Amino acid sequence: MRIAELSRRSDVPVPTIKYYLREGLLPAGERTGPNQASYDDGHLRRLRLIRALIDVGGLPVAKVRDVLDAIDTAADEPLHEMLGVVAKSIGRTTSGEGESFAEARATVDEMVQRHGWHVDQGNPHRDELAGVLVGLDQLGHSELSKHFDVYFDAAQRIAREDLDYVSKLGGLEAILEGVVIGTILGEAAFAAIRRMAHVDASARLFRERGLTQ
Amino acid sequence: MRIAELSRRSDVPVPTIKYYLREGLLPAGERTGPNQASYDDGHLRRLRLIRALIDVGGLPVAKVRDVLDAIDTAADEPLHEMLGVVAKSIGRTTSGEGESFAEARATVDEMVQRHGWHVDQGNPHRDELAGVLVGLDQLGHSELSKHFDVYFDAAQRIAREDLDYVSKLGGLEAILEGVVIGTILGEAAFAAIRRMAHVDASARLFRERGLTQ
DNA sequence: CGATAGTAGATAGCACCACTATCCACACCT
DNA sequence: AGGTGTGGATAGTGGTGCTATCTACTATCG
Repeated sequence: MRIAELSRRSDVPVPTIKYYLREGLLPAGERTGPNQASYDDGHLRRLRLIRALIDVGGLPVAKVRDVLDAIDTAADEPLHEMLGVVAKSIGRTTSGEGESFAEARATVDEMVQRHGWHVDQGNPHRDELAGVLVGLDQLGHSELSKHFDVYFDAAQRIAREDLDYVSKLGGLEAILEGVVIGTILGEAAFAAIRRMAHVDASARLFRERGLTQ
Repeated sequence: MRIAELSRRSDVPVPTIKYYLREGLLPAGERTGPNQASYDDGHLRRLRLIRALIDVGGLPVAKVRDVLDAIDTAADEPLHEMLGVVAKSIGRTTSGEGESFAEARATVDEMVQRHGWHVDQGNPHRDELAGVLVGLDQLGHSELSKHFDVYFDAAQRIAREDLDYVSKLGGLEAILEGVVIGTILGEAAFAAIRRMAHVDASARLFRERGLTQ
């Protein structure tokens, strides 16, 4: 198909598709002439993934490129490392520094250790969590992190469920794509669900308690 | 204290503080002269909250203002509605339209119903979740949403834990602030933890499975 | 065949966001 | 008295995510 059809089927304007091509989010079409190229269903699929990551996941364009690059390069890695490669590409680079950060980072390491998780030291999510801990500390809410064991257990249950789904997909490429979708869209979904749970829980708590202060 | 000290103690540049004042994120200091004002610990606290929401939570400035406004106005509401007001202010306005969205929205309503949650129809998180469902559907991963019951259960457990923490804080203002912090920073924390859980789970799954495929 | 529409590729422009810089008249401090 | 700081106003900056325009060419249709 040509670019106009790709645009119509993906509901992405032609100039935007060209922009994604320039930015390396979308691979070039197969050249059929000096100023002609044709695109296939792979392009359409990739384009829909891009839009989902941007619109639903809220990822910036540069991060989307990183994630897609990770999908494409991870296929050469051994299977048990592929997902790590993709997972790492998703994390946002929290620039941690200072004494309080190092302390928070140690707390994170201890938490991971305690739950017996296999997460390598260079994993960016450790630093990300440490960043949150620093923030909580500065707000005088470091106590909240004591409740994180519940978060770990919940996350573990969810992760098993996600992996269960993903591992049933056929083919490497599909699994990798599934991991990205499960991670990013799953995160957006869980965030919305969690906020609803907050509303429900507070309604429950304060209704039975009455309107006492 | 004066603005220089506020800047030093919060580690936010003076021009940025002035910007937040202009944007209504931070209330004006108490005037002591035509071009003099003094700020107190409340301002410092508020400023730290602003930075945490922006840096850790990744919220845009406009959303931070909404959330802070919600904290300030919710204090006049009955307790069981306050948290709803705050919770609503956090959601991002997903502009849902079209047939597929309506269908997704109905699925969401059914899920909420099934779990017996009290979440009012106008709650923006319903639409947000519906938006994710639409995205999943377009990517051919609508099956993933069948696993969301696990998400609901996990979210419920986490919400109970969060509310347990928050309800022990003294004073209305502190509770409202705690809800915001718990929601936003808690979300960032959980996202990091969940991603680590993914890495751990995939390492586990594919290691025991071996390098098949 | 020619008119019209579409195409790849390049360059420039635009709106928004989150600051950042500069300037002013005045105030504080020593 | 004078150097630094202040509130308030206005303008500028760098980054992001497109969007518009242009050129030289190609496809398609009557």
